[in-house]
Order: sequence, then C-alpha cells, then structure tokens
Amino acid sequence: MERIAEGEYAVMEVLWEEAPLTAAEVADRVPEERGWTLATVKTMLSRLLAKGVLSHEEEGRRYLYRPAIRREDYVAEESGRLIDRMFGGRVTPLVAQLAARDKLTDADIAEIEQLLKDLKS
Amino acid sequence: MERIAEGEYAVMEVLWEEAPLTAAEVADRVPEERGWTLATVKTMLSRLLAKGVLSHEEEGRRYLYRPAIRREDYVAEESGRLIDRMFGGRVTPLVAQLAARDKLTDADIAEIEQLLKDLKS
DNA sequence: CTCGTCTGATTACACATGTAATCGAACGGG
DNA sequence: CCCGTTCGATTACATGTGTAATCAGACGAG
Repeated sequence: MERIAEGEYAVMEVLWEEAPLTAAEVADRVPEERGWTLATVKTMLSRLLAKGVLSHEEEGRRYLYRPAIRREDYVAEESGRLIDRMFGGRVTPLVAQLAARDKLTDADIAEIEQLLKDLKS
Repeated sequence: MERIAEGEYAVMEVLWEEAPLTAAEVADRVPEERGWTLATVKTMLSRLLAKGVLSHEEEGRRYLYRPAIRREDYVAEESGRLIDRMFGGRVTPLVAQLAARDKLTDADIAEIEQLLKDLKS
C-alpha cells in the first residue's frame, strides 16, 4: 500500500469520518489549525487519488471523493511499520516503553488487561 | 527534537549499538540490504550532525561520531507521535488494533499481562 | 448569448530525503 | 619531497511533500 504523508493523512481522516464529500466539503472539515486553502486541499486530493487510496465519482461537474482503503487497514500497516522499525517487530517492548514513559494510566492498564483476557477466551 | 528520516534512522541504530565510530566504521555496520556507499553514509552523518542528534569529536584527521540523544527518548517520541496521530493519543486502541491483526501471540499476551501486573505493584 | 464563478488539472516553488560524485586538504609510504 | 589515499565538506540531482496560484472548461444568472 502507498505511504500517506502526514498532511495527506489529515485529508483521509476527514473522509474516513464522512464520505463521499466534494473538495469544498473536505476543505471545510479539515482541522482549522492546518490553515489550508481550498487549493491546497485539492492538491492533497489529487495526490491521494494518484496513490490510489481515494476513489472519486463524478457528480455533475464535481467529484465526490471517498476512501478506497479502510482506516483500520492503513493504521495497522503504519503501526506495524513503526513497530518493525523501532521495536524489532515485537509489541511488548512498545507497551513497556509506553509504560515506562508514564503514558499508561491505571484505567489504560485495566482496559488492556480486560482486552487481553477477552482475547484468550 | 528533530525528526529523523527513515534512512537516517538506520545510521542512528548503528551508533546506538556501538559508539563512537568513524564514518567508515559506521558504513561497515549499516545493514547490507541498504546497499549504501561510504559517500551516502557520510551524507547521513552530516545531516544527523546538522540536526543535532549526533555529536562528533576529532580523532586526528577523522571524526568519531556518537549519538547525542538516547534511543529510548527518540523511540518514545516517535511512538507518541504515531499514537497521537492514529489513535487520538490513547494506547489501548493501539493494543486492540494489534490484537485484532493477530500480531499478538499467546506469549506476547502473557508477557504484557505480566508487565502490567508489575506496573501496578 | 455572455460573463463571472466554480471545478478539476496543471504548474510552481521551497525544503526534505535518498543516493551519490567530486573537491580540497592532510597524511603516510616511498 | 611527492603522490596516491582518505577525510570531511560541498555540490548534484531526482522524488516526495507542503503550500499554493493559475488555467481551461462548464454552468448558471442575466
């Protein structure tokens, strides 16, 4: 699967949230902080189309854009990439890392324990 | 902290493993698959120096390079970035994601459970 | 029919990255 | 003392990315 750049990812997020949308609608929904113009959003859409991660259908004179890949799939792939690169493909060190960094609250821990318990059954 | 590109990261790995090293030594230790020439490695070293994530000391006419940041710190930051971007800052969905993708073996599960148990005590 | 408007397409441009080659200085063998 | 070798530094160049402006064609208001 094609890599999606950080900025492009913001556009995907919008479309994973709601689709199909026109370019203008996507632009409206992109987080304010980006400060992107409509032109910028259109560039992103074109590039994402070229990468094959979006599809579009004509609606009159405009396009309606929608994701061509599932969010879960992309996220899984990206996560896997990071884990391979930084943790030699092993998940436990990642969890350990997060734990050591105090990134895990008690609630997180409880939740993960529950999750693991369900997994085993 | 400066971002480290994927290729540059390979060089950091070498130096986190063993330091200080000369450019030639680093090149020797970079994974074969990269197929990099010494020139390429030197470019990486320069860029990493510019980013401030490596330091160097002169040893005669050469430099000895060594990491200026700790691996754990960088890895923690990168992990955090991914988690923020893809999981809204929450770790549990990441674990859930990995679990759903069958990325967790029984041994992993046991290990993580043990880890969490230790955390609570 | 005509003209501004909206759309996607094309083009622009700077900086990052992958991947080097080359250059000038210094060292070391003869 | 000279020359090839070895360093880091500088330069090169294609591709990706952030961030747009502009252009050509279609559409809709008069």
